[in-house]
Amino acid sequence: MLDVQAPDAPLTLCPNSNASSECAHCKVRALSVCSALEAEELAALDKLARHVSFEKHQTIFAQGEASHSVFNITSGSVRLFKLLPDGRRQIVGFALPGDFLGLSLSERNAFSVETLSIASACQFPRAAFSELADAKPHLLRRLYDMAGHELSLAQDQMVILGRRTAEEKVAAFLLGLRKRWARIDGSTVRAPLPMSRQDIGDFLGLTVETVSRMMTKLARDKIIVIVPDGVRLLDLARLEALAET
Amino acid sequence: MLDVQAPDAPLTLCPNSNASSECAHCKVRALSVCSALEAEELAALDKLARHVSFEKHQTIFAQGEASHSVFNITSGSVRLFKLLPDGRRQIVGFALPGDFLGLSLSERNAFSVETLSIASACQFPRAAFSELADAKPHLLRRLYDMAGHELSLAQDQMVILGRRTAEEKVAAFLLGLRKRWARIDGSTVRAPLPMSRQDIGDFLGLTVETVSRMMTKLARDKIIVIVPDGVRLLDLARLEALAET
DNA sequence: TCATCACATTGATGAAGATCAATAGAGCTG
DNA sequence: CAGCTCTATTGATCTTCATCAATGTGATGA
Repeated sequence: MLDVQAPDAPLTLCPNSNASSECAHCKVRALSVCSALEAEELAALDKLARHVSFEKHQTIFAQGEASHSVFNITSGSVRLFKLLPDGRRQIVGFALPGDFLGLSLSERNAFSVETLSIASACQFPRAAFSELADAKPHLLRRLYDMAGHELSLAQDQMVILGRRTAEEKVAAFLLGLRKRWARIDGSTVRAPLPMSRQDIGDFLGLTVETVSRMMTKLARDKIIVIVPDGVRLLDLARLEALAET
Repeated sequence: MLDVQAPDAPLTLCPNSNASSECAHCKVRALSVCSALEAEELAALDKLARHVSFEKHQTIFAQGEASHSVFNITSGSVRLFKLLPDGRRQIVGFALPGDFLGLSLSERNAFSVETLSIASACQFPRAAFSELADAKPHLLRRLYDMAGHELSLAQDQMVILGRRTAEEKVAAFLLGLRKRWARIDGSTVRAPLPMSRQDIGDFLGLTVETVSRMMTKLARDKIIVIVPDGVRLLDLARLEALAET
């Protein structure tokens, strides 16, 4: 089995995180892979966990590297992206608190992960995690369901990338993000945007300039208000009309 | 538990498919969800299976409908697609022999599936299949791994849709398809194209005309040859250079 | 064999969004 | 608070691909 491999220079490392207090007090447990597990399974998972923290814009792991760990984000947010040799970048997702990184347990990372803000995560050795999944069917089932859900989101994103206009892309992005924040902090009209316009562009297959123009247009049309670090969604009905499935 | 719900008007229905001969002789077993299962698990799966056949361009199931069954394609090929209210279409994938439909076991179908040719499949009642997965950890693990693989393919497709030019899209599509055919029939330079140019366009986020122009260009550049019902890949190196990750 | 029909190809034009360029803020640091 | 840097916004122009339109081709069937 592989050793636990710490990602580059985490700010803090809590070797005693296997104390059951960690999981028991975890704010994102209800949202995470750990939800719907029995006490004994949770304890086994807890034993593998190591709590790590990251600075803003730190790399958690890189595309192509051997994959040693899987992670559960506990605070902050991160971008998942793939790079082409010539530098073009496609962001394949953003992970928020409660999100799990490591659904496709391959030998090598299929994408890179970088923090958007300071962030923290539960880290698990990949091999041990995989073995635990085999030993605990509830965990495996949970992982399978999460993978199915992710797959469904990825297919939605394909529609956005392949068949929507720039304005529709931005509208769908804002709605999708708000929906995810709602699960976490219950906010209804606020959508914090921890990522840059460039990040949004690389997620939606647009340039920074086009993202900026579309945001301005939505604001001019009184559908959103641009506020520091995010937007407020003023007119959900019209936003949904733009983004409708 | 839900009844087995046959898709609309399958051409043939073999109620005796639970005879173990079916699975034992299945040509695509090595490629399918059924691979890497123990004899007892395979037998349990076999009991649920029903072999069904479809005509060309028949709907197997439709987006938004309640999902009653999951399928394993045994011959022919199908398109998986999502429709927007105004008729725009995004094909989220093509399934070839051995491919499994039903990785995200949600209540309603997230997309429609139609055959591209005459095709046949193993049909399983969704609820019973889900229960079997819970009872047979090997099956569940297999499903989880397949879901992870699909997720990874979906992320590759996001890069193609979001950050590649028309020519690169077509090159990547042809290479990807050839790779999948190679697993099935071992062909190395032939890539049968059971789908129309329109289908390819709706998969790549292009119009029919652009797909046609790019195919012509690749043929003019002696990278491919267009043959009836498919293409031959003449210059894999240059094709890979266009499609490189 | 020819008519029909669906699909593919090719050409001409147009529009959405990319690119190039300049300016404006916002956050840091000395 | 001035100066610096990084990001966002806005404007002008250009390119790629979409759209509109015509023609070609291969399969089917009378």
